Amino acid sequence: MSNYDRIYTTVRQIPWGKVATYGQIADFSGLYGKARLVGYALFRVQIEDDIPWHRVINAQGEISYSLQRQGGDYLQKVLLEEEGIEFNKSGKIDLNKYRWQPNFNFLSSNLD
DNA sequence: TGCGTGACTCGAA
DNA sequence: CTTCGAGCCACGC
Repeated sequence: MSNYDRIYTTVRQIPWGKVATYGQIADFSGLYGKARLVGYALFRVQIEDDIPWHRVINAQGEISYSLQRQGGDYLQKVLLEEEGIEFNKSGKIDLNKYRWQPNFNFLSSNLD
């Protein structure tokens, strides 16, 4: 199983209405300290891949904007708002309120 | 085979 | 608050 496969598997566990940071995904995928890989992996995700990529945001509680995303970053904000997630004046999400907390069963099976 | 290119994070100054 | 360095994968040409 490649690192990217592990990342995708973890991202698919994020429930509706919750978000996770790149660092969290890396940690839960057995890739501690490699948050950057998560960004690299999500860059390659396609709509038909059935991966809730929009639920992954950066550690500051913001969407990572980039010219390379061709508007996909804006779509991310729309999708999150459709799940009831709120953005404050600075465009930030309250991680204390929306951060995903994976359960023990998932972690132990995913980090085997 | 080598090189360029990407959705990151954290601590230190 | 801002900037900087280090960490260091996968893919296409």
